[in-house]
Amino acid sequence: MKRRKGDISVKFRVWFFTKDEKLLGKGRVELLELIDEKGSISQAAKAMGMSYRQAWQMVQEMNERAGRLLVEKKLGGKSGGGAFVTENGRQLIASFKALEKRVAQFIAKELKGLNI
Amino acid sequence: MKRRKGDISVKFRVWFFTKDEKLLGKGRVELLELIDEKGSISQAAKAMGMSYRQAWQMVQEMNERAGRLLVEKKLGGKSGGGAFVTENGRQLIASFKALEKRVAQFIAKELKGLNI
DNA sequence: TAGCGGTATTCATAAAAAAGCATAACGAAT
DNA sequence: ATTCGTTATGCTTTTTTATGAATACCGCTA
Repeated sequence: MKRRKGDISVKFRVWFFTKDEKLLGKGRVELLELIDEKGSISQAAKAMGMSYRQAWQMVQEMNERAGRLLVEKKLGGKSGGGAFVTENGRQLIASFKALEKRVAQFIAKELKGLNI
Repeated sequence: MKRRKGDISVKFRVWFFTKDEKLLGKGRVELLELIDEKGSISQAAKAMGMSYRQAWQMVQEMNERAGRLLVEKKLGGKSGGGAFVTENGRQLIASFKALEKRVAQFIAKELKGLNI
C-alpha cells in the first residue's frame, strides 16, 4: 500500500504547567467546565465517566498547583454541598481554550505548506 | 502564595497519525534518530534507557502504520545485523521536527499576548 | 563449523495507574 | 433529631503497562 500525501494527520495537546508540574490540559479543562455546569464534582465525574475519587484528586491537585483556588467546595447544606469554579478558574479555562484554538488554526495552516 | 503573571508555562506535543492511529511523536522520532545514529535497534534502545522489546515493537508499529518502511532491518551478517532508517523515515523525521519547531515558536509568540 | 551480535518472539513477573468499595464528616432543610 | 447528597479518605482489587529472562534464527567471519 502506497502512502499518499494527505494520508497523515496531525494531532496535538497543550498543557499549562506551574514550576514543571502539570496544572491542566484538555481533560481537566473539560472537568472544570462540567463542574461549572453541574455544580458538583461527583456529577461532573459521572458525566465524564470517571471515578469521583480521581476527579476529586484532580481538583485537589489543580488547586494546590495553581496557588489559587480554581474550584471552591461547600460541605453539607441543602443539596449536600457542591463545588464551584472560581473567577480565577474561569479565566484559566478561557486562556487555555483560546490558546488551544489558535494552535489548532496555526497547525492547520502549516500543514498546507508541509509536504507530508 | 499569590500567583503572578509568568508563573504558568506552556508545554505541548504533536503527533503524526495515520487513519486515527498514532504513527509517531517526539519519543519515537528520538528513537528513529538514535537508530539512524547507532545502526541498531538494541543500541538505540539502550541509549534511550528503554527495553529492546519496547523499541522493537515501536519500530514494528511505525512500519505497519506508515504503509512504508521507515526502518529497514538486516538479520545476521558481519556485526549480527542491524537496523537503518530509510529515506522515507528521514523525511518524516524532518517534517515532524520542522512542524514541532514552528509550533514552539508560535506558542512562544502567543504567550506574549496571552495574559496568564 | 563454531562464535559473535543483532533481530524476532514468547512467557512470566513486576511496577504503576486506575477503578471500585466502603464509610465518615458535614450542614442546611424539614 | 432525621434526612439527604456531597465532600473527603482509606483500603482493596483490577487493569494496564513495562520489564526481564530465555530461546531461536540469521549470516558474516575466522
